[in-house]
Amino acid sequence: MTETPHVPDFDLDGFTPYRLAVAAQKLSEQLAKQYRVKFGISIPEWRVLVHLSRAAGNVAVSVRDIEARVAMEKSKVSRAASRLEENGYIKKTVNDTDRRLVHLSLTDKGRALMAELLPLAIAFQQEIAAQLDETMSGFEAGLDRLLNEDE
Amino acid sequence: MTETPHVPDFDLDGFTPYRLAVAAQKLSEQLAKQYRVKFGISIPEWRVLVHLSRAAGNVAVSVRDIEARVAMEKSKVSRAASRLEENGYIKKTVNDTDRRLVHLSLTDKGRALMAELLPLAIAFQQEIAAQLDETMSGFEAGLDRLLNEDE
DNA sequence: TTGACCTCATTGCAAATGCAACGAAAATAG
DNA sequence: CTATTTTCGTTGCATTTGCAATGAGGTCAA
Repeated sequence: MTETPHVPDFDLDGFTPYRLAVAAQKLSEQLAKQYRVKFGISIPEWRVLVHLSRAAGNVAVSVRDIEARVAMEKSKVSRAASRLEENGYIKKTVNDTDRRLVHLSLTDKGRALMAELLPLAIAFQQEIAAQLDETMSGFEAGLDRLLNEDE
Repeated sequence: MTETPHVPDFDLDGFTPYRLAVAAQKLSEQLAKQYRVKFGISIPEWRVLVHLSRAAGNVAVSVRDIEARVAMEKSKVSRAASRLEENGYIKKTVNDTDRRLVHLSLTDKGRALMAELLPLAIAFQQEIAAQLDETMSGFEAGLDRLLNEDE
């Protein structure tokens, strides 16, 4: 006897994409806030930095590499890299063997920044692990499924 | 013997906030694409619609209610609602007892839209459930933890 | 070697976003 | 009853975003 005739019942709170989006936003904001206020770094910048720091072993890292690895549009990567370069955290050099590629690498200042940032991230990860507690492994297993399933 | 002295090891792929963000983006885009191309509806608009459709039992729903329930800024809600009104999916009426409040409700056209949209969402949820399979309950349990933990 | 395609990164532009400020209305204090 | 404070929704503005277009460089075939 409601006035919604053909509309199926649907509960947003039980809708996995929605739950996931809200949880992701919550965690991202919590962490992003920390490095935004302390270092003026945005999320795209953070992702670029982390990837560069990971690749410090020194595989050449191009914008395209990061785009693929880090799930961000190339224009986003490009702009983040430009801001980071302006602030002296990374430098861009043209790859000699293929001059279309821009090789990105951390400067000393960038490495110093990461030495401060990464412990924050590690601590945050531990908080999350504590929060998830015994649900952690199941949660991560599900996440793996969602991330690896192609398409 | 690497050239990164004080920088801790850190693997972005093992970082839960990152994994969560990527998974959320992936799922959201998959679904959003469907109703964007078919109906020209954006994610914020979708969320408003779903909430209105849920509340169809007819609790008065204001912008503020949706802001709180749906994890979106009020300006985002407000603009989504305006677009929906322009397109005839919802109507806004001033609440008589408190004239600051704007009461949002689905029009017939809006209900007809939801009758088409919701089955898509339900089917998508089933796909996800199939993908998660036996990891589903563990995954959702973890998600609950992350969503409910206050601050 | 030349010309037709492809790839990489940047940029222009329109749209979306976050935040602060605003005006209107209600609640509260005095 | 007036004055202050709070709440609600919208809007202005600067920034960010996504997408398409661009230009520069590379590849490949004829």
